[in-house]
Amino acid sequence: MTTSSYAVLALLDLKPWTGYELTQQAQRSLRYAWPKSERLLYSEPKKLVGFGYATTHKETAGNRTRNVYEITSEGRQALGEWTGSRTEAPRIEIEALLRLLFADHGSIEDVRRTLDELESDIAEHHQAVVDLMASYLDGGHPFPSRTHLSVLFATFQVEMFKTIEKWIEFARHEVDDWPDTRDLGMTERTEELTRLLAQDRSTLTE
Amino acid sequence: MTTSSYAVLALLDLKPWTGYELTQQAQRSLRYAWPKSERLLYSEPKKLVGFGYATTHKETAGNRTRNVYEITSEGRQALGEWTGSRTEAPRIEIEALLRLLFADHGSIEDVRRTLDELESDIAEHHQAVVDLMASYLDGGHPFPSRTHLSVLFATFQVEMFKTIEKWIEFARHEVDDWPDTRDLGMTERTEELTRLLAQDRSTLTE
DNA sequence: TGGACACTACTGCAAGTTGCAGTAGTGTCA
DNA sequence: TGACACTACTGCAACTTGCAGTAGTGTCCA
Repeated sequence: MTTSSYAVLALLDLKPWTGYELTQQAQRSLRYAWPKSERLLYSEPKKLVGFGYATTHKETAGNRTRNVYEITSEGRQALGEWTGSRTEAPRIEIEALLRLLFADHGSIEDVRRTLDELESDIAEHHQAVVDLMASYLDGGHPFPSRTHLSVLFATFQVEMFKTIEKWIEFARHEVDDWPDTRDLGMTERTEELTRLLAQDRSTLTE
Repeated sequence: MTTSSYAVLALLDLKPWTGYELTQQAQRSLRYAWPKSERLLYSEPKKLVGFGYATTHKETAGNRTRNVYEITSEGRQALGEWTGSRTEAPRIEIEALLRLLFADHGSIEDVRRTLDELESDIAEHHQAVVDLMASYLDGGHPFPSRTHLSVLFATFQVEMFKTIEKWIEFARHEVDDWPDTRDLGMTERTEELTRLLAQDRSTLTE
């Protein structure tokens, strides 16, 4: 049982789903906490059936069949055991930052493009969360009794996105003062920033 | 050529490294932008040699040999082409948030423990960056002409860590007002938060 | 002085994960 | 009635991780 298996099991704990529904639901709701590919999300419920944590049956509609998965009592028990294990450390992959870190074999323009691309990726995610919250106000939550959890989670996402957006603005201003991407080194400004960071002070709030 | 290959190639562009040095250096410096396993980092330079982007030779010290890798001019050219491709979208994996989202099959105590574990993981990373900045002030950067890039990258990390730490404090206070993890739903407080989020307003700054 | 232990320096392998291509039925709009 | 988007998957190659295993080196303590 991997963390991804438990994630799917937790979804099955809410209600029975078809394979397709699971992939769509998991990608929508877990995208910012536990992003997984459609392919994997089709495989996980099958694994759960193998463990005895879910049952499956086929439903037919016309000439098409689909697999419906349902959690078992063993599955509910397994979910309880998940809670006991140590949480994995966060893992953050941002290719834009990797490119920034090695920006000295490209141009200032490349850096600006990378920042623009990061900004548009973040804006898309940010907007999606805001829209989701509007939909909760409007039509309610698909599982109303769980609204408080979704909303607390959403506060995390919005704070993160806002921070990243603020940082992008900050980075643009810094880069504006660079004559080039390379060989700048420890300028006065960089020393100032380094000093702030070494004192664990924020660099954005001036 | 994967992004990980380019990451290693970018390191080789700085100077020749042994396999072991590459694994250590990549894990230290890329940990928060492009976290990769030691195992992979041992394999990547071999792949680069296969592409003609690096050369390798063995050095011996006593009874022990180690592989030294050096970038080729084809490798430098390949690095330039990397810049042209679209940046991948950020990917954020935080198991603690997944657990929070499904906190309703556990206790309030479980939620608090999850928040504590997230906090201590973040604190560790946060401290590492602050220490690194202190070391730049103290002994300088291993590649002095690249200090400005490392420091700009560090500003990102510190802002992120501060935001997460603030959110953890916020989440603790919210959870303190919960009588239980489940069936809370759209309380007055949750509606207030949802409204703020739907208007894209921050929830932390009250 | 010799044994434990941490660090250097890797490799092999199984298992987890992704992206893409492929297959096929259904609904809608022009 | 044909195109096109959506539903509903599966197979497979390639990427990635974690763990176990191998082996030399340096240091400290008893």
